[in-house]
Amino acid sequence: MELPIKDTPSLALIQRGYGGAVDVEAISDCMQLLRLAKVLLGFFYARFAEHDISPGKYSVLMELLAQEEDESLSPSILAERIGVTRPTITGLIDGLVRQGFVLRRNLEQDRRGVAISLSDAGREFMRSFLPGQFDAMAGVVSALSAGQRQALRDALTTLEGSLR
Amino acid sequence: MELPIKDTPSLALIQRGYGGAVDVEAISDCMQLLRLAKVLLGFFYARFAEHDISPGKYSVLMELLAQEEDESLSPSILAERIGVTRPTITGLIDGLVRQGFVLRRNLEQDRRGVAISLSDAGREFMRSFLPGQFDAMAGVVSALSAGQRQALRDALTTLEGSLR
DNA sequence: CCCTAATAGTTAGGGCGCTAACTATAGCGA
DNA sequence: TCGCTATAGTTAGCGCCCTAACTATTAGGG
Repeated sequence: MELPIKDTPSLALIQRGYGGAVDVEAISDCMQLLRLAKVLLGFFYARFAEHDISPGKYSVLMELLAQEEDESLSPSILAERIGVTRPTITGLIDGLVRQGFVLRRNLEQDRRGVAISLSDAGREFMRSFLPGQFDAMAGVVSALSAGQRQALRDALTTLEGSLR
Repeated sequence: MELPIKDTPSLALIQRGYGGAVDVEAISDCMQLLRLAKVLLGFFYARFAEHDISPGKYSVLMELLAQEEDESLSPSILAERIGVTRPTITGLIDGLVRQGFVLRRNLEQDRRGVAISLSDAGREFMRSFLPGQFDAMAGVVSALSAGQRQALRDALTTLEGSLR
């Protein structure tokens, strides 16, 4: 999964009269946010691709790993926790089963459902993948000073509130 | 196009020993950035979907609108400017032609190529769509103070530099 | 002039997201 | 006990991203 990250020529079009009177500086700030959003997601998507997983598969593996070892989750619960639809979760599980990372078992007490759990191979994959992933996550903000990080937290909290 | 925006249980897994010794606060900061990235992109993707376009189609329309009215662009140039591959641009143009927003003409001087330009309907669509789009973009940062915006600019510049 | 390499764009197929519709099963009320 | 509603998961098809491979055309060198 890749995200096109180039800027659109918004500022040039504003200068040519599209959009009426707008706060050009605010638009610039928004473009910088959008660009950072795409770069950041792209950075992690590229890491996932190197390990032959996708963002969706990563989320499934994380949710399953967070369970106790002998527990499973249903596709419906997984879909809800990850924020995708049930057809999508079926496809992600299909792929993870093919990769050998996940087991799909029929439920005895309710033949409509299936139980999804991590396989040993899946658990092992996550055990080896996660240290580098968490290092990469920690590394994202490591170039910022402590003051910048606090300022970023405050700003992002406000932004999230107004975008929801 | 939608992005699953739920958090993964990274902090819970770190507490259970996956990932070794990591800076938990840095990971939290990164998760907040990732969440904001998905919320922000999702916000604009939802706006595009309301107008029956996709992020990729929007980028195509923007690049074509930025041309002089009697100029066209080739699919290769469009793909390069937007940051997608040529098969992808073919599909986006197909869709925009179907929607009547774009014209695809054969080149007389080089029969390998085609010339892509905005149709009158496409120009009209953008003329009506862009004011709201620029307002929405300006609105994203409107809840921040001037100091917060400057701090955000500084932090995002540093982050972009370290992620590239 | 011919042949090879390069270019432009498309097609095929896959993965991942969706909606709509389907099949199979469970639950509940009359 | 039966019929209807609800639930679980899957399938079909579409759009958008990709890679690989293809067709058609152009350019250039021998």
